[in-house]
Amino acid sequence: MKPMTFSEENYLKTIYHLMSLHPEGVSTNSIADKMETKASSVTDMLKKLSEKNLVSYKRYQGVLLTDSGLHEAKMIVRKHRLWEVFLVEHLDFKWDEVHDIAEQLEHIQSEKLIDRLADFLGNPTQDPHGDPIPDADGKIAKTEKQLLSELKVGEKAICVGVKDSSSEFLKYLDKQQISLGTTIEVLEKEDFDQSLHIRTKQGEVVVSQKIAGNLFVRKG
Amino acid sequence: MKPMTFSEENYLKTIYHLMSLHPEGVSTNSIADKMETKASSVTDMLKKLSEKNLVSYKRYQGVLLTDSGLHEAKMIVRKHRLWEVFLVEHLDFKWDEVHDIAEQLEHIQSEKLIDRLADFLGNPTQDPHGDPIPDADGKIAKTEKQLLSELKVGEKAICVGVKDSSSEFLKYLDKQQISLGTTIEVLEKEDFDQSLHIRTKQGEVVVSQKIAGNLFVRKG
DNA sequence: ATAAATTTTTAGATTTGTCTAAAAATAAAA
DNA sequence: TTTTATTTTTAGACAAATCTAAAAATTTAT
Ligand SMILES: [Mn+2]
Ligand SMILES: [Mn+2]
Ligand SMILES: [Mn+2]
Ligand SMILES: [Mn+2]
Repeated sequence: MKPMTFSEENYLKTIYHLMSLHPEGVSTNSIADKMETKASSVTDMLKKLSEKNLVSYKRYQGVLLTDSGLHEAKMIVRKHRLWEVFLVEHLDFKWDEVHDIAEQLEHIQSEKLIDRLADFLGNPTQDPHGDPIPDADGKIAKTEKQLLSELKVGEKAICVGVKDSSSEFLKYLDKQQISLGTTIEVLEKEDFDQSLHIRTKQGEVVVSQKIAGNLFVRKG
Repeated sequence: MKPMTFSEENYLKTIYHLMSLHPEGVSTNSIADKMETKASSVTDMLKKLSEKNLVSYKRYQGVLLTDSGLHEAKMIVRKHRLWEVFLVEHLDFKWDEVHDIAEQLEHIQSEKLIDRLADFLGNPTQDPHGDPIPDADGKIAKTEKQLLSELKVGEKAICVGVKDSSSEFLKYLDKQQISLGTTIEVLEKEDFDQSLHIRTKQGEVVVSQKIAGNLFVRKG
């Protein structure tokens, strides 16, 4: 695989993420929305990526990654998440500060670098937000997890990830002293707005349906 | 300072390096040579950098960095050299492998990242090739050093840097078991070709004038 | 000082990635 | 099944960075 431009890499990564929501095909507009660009620009790039056999594209039909496109996308995600681990574990960044820097670092081209970095970090399988890190072959360790909002009253679980990893949400969790590994018990669910009363090591708090719908937990 | 493109940054860095050889003004052609591009492209970029007050440029007159251009250039060099330290000290890269990767990493934009990285590395003042690392204010610790070729017969010195840091030269030094910190004693100088007989911890070797002219030492 | 050689700049073209506006295809509604 | 609305693609323009070829300025040599 010859070197790709930043732009090509960003498109592949975006298509990869959108494919997990729409495995049957990713629409031009959804790509444009996510990348904050115009549909016409997307069409141009899809032709280019198709030419390079990174996506399978037929006009008006939506797009899917080919095997080689999928592998490239995973390698970009791998780099992104490994760098996030590095920033948090070794440079004392907080989990809400690392994404934008990783957006840059994910484009650094060097197999040796990323393999050495992975070794240095102890070959982690999760990033600071609980997202899985593909290995050098693209294999991804699956972990069972569900949304906090899916728990029933009385159930206990451990926080293992976030669905929304925006800085705003992460800072909210910090304020509530909820982080990966935090044990959460569902005490009560309000029928009116689906808000949850939960108990953490820190005490009892109420979280909205929106919060509970963006926090991944594993029953323990 | 608003964000610069990679290209702008590379021009600034090149001008910075060339200014140490030609403090009176850097020629268009010398920039083109070093960057392996065309003089006409250089002229275009000089106009752009001049517009941004990063260089002082008058046509046909050569170019110099302004104060703000100098500072920007030093920050890029700082990033380059800090990343080289990271790669060698923490990811087990050899000193001949780090330059190309640092060429990419030097463009990552984040003050916080580079300050944290410097702290993580223990705020080093030298990179793996013995080159000085500017601090966050652009200050550079001067160290007295001279070329091995300038030593007289009988003098002893410590290897403290390389003038040429090409992979080829660095690998040659590895083969001769010469690295930063190696003590060198000049045993004899051939009048015919200026080659030197030197003694290192490893024994006695002969090095050409070209080698001796690319190795910095400090008399100890 | 004039001519020749070199350096530098301009003029115009190219590539990449983007945009707007309009046309074409598809999907939804009546 | 037409009509209407939405999505997607095309056509054409633009900015950034590059290139080639030619013109202009400077330097060197005669
Ligand atoms: Mn991220
Ligand atoms: Mn992440
Ligand atoms: Mn270097
Ligand atoms: Mn170096």
